[in-house]
Amino acid sequence: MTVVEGQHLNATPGALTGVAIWPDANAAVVIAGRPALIVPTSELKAIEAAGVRWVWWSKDTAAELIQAGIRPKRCWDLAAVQRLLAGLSQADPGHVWAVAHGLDLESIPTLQPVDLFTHAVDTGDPDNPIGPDGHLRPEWAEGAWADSGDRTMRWAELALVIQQRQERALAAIETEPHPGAPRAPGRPRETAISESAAELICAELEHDGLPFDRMIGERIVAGFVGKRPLTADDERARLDELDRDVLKHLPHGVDFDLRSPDQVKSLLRRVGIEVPDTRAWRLEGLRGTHSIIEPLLRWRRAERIRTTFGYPWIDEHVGPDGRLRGHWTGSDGAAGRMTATAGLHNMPAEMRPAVAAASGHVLVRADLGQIEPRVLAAVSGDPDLTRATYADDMYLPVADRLRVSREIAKVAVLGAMYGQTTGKGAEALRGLEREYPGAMGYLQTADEAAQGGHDLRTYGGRRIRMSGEIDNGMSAGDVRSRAAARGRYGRNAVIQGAAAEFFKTWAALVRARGSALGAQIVLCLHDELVVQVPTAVADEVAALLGDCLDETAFRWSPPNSAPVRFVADTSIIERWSEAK
DNA sequence: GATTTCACGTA
DNA sequence: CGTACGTGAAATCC
Repeated sequence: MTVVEGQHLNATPGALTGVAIWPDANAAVVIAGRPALIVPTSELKAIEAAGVRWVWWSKDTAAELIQAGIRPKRCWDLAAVQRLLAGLSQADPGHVWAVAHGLDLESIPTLQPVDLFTHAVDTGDPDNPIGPDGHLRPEWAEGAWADSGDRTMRWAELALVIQQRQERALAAIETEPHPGAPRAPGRPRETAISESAAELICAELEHDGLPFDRMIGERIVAGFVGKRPLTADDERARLDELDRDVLKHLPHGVDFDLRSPDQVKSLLRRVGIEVPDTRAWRLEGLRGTHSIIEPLLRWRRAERIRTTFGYPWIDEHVGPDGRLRGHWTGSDGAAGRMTATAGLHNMPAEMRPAVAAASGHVLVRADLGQIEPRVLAAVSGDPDLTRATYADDMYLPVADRLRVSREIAKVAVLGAMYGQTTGKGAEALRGLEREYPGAMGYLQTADEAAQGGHDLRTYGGRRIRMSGEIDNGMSAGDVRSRAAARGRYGRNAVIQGAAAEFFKTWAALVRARGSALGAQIVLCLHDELVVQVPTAVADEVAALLGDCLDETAFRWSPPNSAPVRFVADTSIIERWSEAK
């Protein structure tokens, strides 16, 4: 193996460049159309500076580049593009290879431990990454490519092979039949690139974390559950105290475990309240009927903080550098939203004061306004709904047109996107169908396709698999309700999914344009972006967020049709709680 | 010990 | 009979 050092690779901007990083400070690099090379990771900086588009198997490589001090500008993430194209949750190398080559996913080989009853079968040359069945060898898929420089180079070359196949598959979906939508997906290659960029953002979010003021965080927790207990006895005493604040509203000697929903139900029955469940929204309605309701609700809130967002949570997820870290995925679940662990996506509003910019910095945050109905206008191309997006509050023109109140119009539009068929919105729904046939037709088509078990594609090109479970052994009623549920799922997935893709395109632009200003994306929350920036450039970054939004909207609008207007509410703040 | 149910936070 | 997600504790299953 020859390590090439200090050589001018003459990479050109945008050149597709396969990369696999070897865990010894060397990396395999292959610029499309040239022989593969082993270079020291230090050399990767020069290649990055040339502006190549890195092609890698997964965001693990992004993490390694970040570790090496490189913040890649352009990338192609095979796993992310695979999820987009195929709509599968599995995007490990074995699946990526099989999908790219049209192989049966059921026959993907896995590493089998050799025991007394099985013998290792000789399947040919282990240095060939591809087995006789055409699949990637499982040991290669599991990381055996890192065993030698030659293998690592081969691994980087394979990444480029798959990238070419993904490229062709993306081009093909623009012309494939698309029963789930009256319109073909728009610009799937651009979506592939922004989905890849989202993986990069995830790798950075994992590395950089969310700035979190531990002192403030602990003070907030203390406000709910008291000071940090120092001993187990201490903690037990404190728990009893919290419980007593509720139980003292009961007759003497009566004891229930407040942590058990069943026992809470019994407790309520004891004081003459009969409920089917003890969920907070139901208890809200019983406020004032008995003195125990109020303290019980307060107890629930404190218990939530104590168990999920308490001292152990802070200890586990906030580093010594004052950053809250979790694992991020760029596209997960049904519709391809970003997900995060460590409670980053469901932190109670009360905790938000603890999310605070580092000194010398501020947070610039922006959330997209009425993103889903605006996305509906864009993906359906409905000209009248598009016109409504020119209003800051697009429910107002819709209400005018339907001759109903704003509230009714809003419920009807949301109901149409989520599949609600009852309630106040139901009547206005007929008005929507009359006045916005393009948008409602789009949703209806998705609903019907999903009910029929046909896969859908979002406007960005993401495949939404509906050919999953089959309703065998169900009663006729169950079959109907399952079909209706599938319909709602499909309706929602084409909107939520497209909104997620739109968001990621926006975020990717903000990352690209903001890096020169020292802007760092620290949180992505479905329709909200939080960026930490040096105080001096706050206004500039705030304006940038708006510019990037306009550009995303422009890129999304089909040729020869009016662009949909997207709006964001932007603020420059010290801590997250100051928003709005 | 693993899986399901309930509950609840966010969008 | 609105959707999605992650988390934690109790209840239940095996």
